[in-house]
Amino acid sequence: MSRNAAVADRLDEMADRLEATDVAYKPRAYRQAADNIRGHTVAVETLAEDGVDGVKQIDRVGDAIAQKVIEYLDTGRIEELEELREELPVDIEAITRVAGIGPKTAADLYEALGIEDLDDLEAAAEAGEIQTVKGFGATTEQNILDGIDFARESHQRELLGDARPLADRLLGSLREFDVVDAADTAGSLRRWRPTVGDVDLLAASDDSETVVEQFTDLDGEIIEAGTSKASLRVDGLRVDLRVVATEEWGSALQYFTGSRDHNIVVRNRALDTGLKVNEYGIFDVADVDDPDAGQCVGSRVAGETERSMYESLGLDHVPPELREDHGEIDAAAAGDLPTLIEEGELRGDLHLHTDASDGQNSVAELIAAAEAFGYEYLAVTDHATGSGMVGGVGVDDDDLLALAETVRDAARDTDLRVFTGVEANIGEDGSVSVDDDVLAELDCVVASPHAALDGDGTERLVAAVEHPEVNVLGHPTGRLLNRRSGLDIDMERLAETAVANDTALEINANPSRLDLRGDYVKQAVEIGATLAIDTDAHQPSSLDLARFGVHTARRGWAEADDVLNTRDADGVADFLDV
DNA sequence: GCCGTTTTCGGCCCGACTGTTTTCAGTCG
Repeated sequence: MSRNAAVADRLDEMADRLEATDVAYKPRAYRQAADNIRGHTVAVETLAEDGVDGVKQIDRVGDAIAQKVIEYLDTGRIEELEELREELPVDIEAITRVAGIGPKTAADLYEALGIEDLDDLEAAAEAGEIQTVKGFGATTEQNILDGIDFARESHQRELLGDARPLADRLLGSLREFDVVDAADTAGSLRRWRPTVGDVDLLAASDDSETVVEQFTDLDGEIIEAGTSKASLRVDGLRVDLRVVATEEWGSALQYFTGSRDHNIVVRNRALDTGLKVNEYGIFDVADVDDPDAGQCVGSRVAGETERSMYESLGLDHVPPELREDHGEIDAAAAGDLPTLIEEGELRGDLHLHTDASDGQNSVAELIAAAEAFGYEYLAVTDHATGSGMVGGVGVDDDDLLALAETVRDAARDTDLRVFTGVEANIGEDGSVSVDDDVLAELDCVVASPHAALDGDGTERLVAAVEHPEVNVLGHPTGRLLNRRSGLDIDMERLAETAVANDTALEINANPSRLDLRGDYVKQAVEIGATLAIDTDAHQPSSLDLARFGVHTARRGWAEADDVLNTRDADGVADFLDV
């Protein structure tokens, strides 16, 4: 298992502890390094094989942090972190999860009351001791009591699949307010990151106070509410709303969508041409003595629409999913941005389950659901037996052939093209868990890893991709968001093998997976691999989840032509060689 | 601690909100 996340957690803790002891600038450096390590597609332990210089390939990682990374990989500890822990023996990660408590407050509470963890904190608040500390009052004490249960429960980012439906519901309400001119998501939610820290919403209105008032009446518990922003807790998620003037809608949307790194590149590009970018617009400050004199100095050249923001900087409009500082600005300047695949361009689904294995519906019901969803074709790919299948879920070889017959029968009653198929298991040695003679009888063979999902999986997946009967590599890394990181893979090699063998690489749209992830998709697209966006649905309502796969593909710069199931049924049949 | 097509030293985003201040620090995004 890649240790990137573990390393990043240690560095984030370093940042908190340095901040608690009032060290300047270093905390930010550690946090940026941690973010980049967490998101890096290559395992740190692989980079560390080349020593400090290998680890330094990660952006914002220099000599000092690279050495600490190697120290951690070698010894399981970082000496400087251990010293900081001794200096402040506080579970700082837990305590700072309480809303309003940061590293410095945690340090203050330790100094004054010896508070080391959430239990200490709760006991002190209940005993009324917090408000006796200088700088703290009864309100803060109550806020701690109100926030402590939430802090105990939530220590992970939320799945996009949970946050997006909530956002859609709240957006629907916001847009019905008379005083609201426009409303949208912002932040990582709008970029369709697989997990989000909170739900960011933005509204345009010339009466922000009324919007905040009406919004805080909608639902949930108020965390804070001012004249232009409010925070709620709804269904266990934090929701942040900002309200901006209508003429600043585009600039605010651009600013609050981020990512931070993207915005830094945008801002620097603007500075080069005498423009200043902020959440209020783009301003020509070439003839201004002090561009930092205020928020809106100089003459305003853009801000009402997001498109105007990019265009006034000589850039094509950059879709939110691309705004990660992964080369999108250069591409936008050169007119080379991809025409991303859109929701609605999928014409079928090639990875679906019925009650023959662990799905909930019959073949006929699944076909009817796909037809109602507007699809032109589908593949019935129930689980085969084999490693990773527990409780008798999988279908054995003889029954697979019988199931295929059932599927062919059902297909006669529909206009949809229905492909027979299977989801076979990839063994630890790369073998496929169904007999070749049986696979040869089936139209669409998805092969997926279901067991032994840690360590380097490249050889194993390459072997499966090279199998002549395999058409689609299902959820390639086997990751489950917030639960397991899945297989490490050499994406370049895997994608090259997929191209050579006419095997599609799946983007599994299930919000718990989103596998392949966006940056792997980008590598696969650059190499020319064919993708398949599948829901892996086990019930008809899950067909709706396809949009999460589409946006993950967009995060990987994929165009419709890169995706197998944007083709018509004949095109897919050609690819499947049936 | 990191970084550099104006710098290997001298910068590092910044505004809203809160709670506690009698003018501001800490947190958050």
